[in-house]
Amino acid sequence: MANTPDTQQRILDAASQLIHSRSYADVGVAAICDLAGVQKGSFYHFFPSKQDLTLSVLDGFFISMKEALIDKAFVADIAPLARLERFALLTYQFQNQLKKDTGRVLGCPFGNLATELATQDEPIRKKVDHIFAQLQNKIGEVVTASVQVGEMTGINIDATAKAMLAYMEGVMMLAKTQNDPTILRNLLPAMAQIRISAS
Amino acid sequence: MANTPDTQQRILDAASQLIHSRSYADVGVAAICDLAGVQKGSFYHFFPSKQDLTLSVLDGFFISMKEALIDKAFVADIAPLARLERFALLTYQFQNQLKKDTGRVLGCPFGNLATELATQDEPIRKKVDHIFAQLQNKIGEVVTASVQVGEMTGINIDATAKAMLAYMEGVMMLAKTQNDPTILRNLLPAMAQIRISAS
DNA sequence: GCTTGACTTTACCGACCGGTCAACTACAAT
DNA sequence: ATTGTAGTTGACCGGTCGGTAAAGTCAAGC
Repeated sequence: MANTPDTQQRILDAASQLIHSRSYADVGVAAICDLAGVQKGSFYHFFPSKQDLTLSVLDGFFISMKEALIDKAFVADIAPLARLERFALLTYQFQNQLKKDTGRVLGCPFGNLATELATQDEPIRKKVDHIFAQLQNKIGEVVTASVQVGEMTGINIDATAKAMLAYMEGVMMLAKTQNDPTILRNLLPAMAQIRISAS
Repeated sequence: MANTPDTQQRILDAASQLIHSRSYADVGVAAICDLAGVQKGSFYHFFPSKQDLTLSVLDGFFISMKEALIDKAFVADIAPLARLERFALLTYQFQNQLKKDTGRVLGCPFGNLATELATQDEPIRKKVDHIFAQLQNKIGEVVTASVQVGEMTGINIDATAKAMLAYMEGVMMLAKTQNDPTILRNLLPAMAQIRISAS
């Protein structure tokens, strides 16, 4: 295989792409190996199982998302609510690019895997749950800042952050179902307007 | 098989239960036949394919949802916004009962199938898309009524209804991921507060 | 130059997948 | 009594699934 520049990473990249654009169950180990240009034996040299690979894939997705969306949107030099709107815009642009590349709105990789496997694969469910908690926490920091500058008042910060995350996931799901990225452009910015009042 | 009280319906019931609690890919025809107490040949006497069965299952889910939630919540003798809150409460109670029965928050059967199959199975994607459109329409009628009685002003009715639907689906997804129905109780009522302002 | 061990290749495993088929049963119409 | 037909049965199909294992390659360390 020529020089084999990091076989493990090629497997991870191939799996990320295939699982995001199809589903966990529909993507077999053989298909991942084909795309990565690797034999099945090599696959199992690096990953003990398809499930374990998927856990690593989820880690990679989170790192990518943090770099491409969170770190670029949640910056201190704009107002908190504007950060959420910027996050919405970047998310739209990201999914729009995916649609141009693959012909499909692929939706959120975390939501996709959670929906498919939450009732069947406990390790994957836990991993996605943990990622959602981190996402909610990042949003919560922005909401907290928003309360501090007086943009929001009388809200339950944790519940509001969770509701914003839920709204984002729901909009992604509708956009995927309709295969229409403009839904993201039109609806996602409203996540900055969601509020759950303090109990 | 004794008197075989409507084999076709038993297949539909078994498939509905299994697909909702697991996933499309994870539930095989053999498992459906086992639960229904039917041989595989009988299955294919009534349904040309697993895909076709699933389309019928989706129809059944929509009828059930309409009877159990929509028709019970969207009644004219309470204020429009209160109808949405009632819808949220009934949805919580429904999922809470499912959790008691199965040990799991199963989420929305439409959202589950859309997320799993939207990029892979066009007939199923279209069917779910159509069901979402009907759901959005039902919500839109309530939003329209809400505007007419002056509860909401200056909003984009279609976009608001779609945002409410998205929020509901997102909250269901989070509740499924955390396997915690109280998320539905705490967050779902806020769907009545979502607004997308007129452009 | 030999050993070691990470990495790769290839053939293979049993289980299960969705789907097919020919034979059979039960019953209604003739 | 015979035929037509809806429904049912259970064996069977080729293909694919995730995963295993034995053999081989190759470069670094001694």
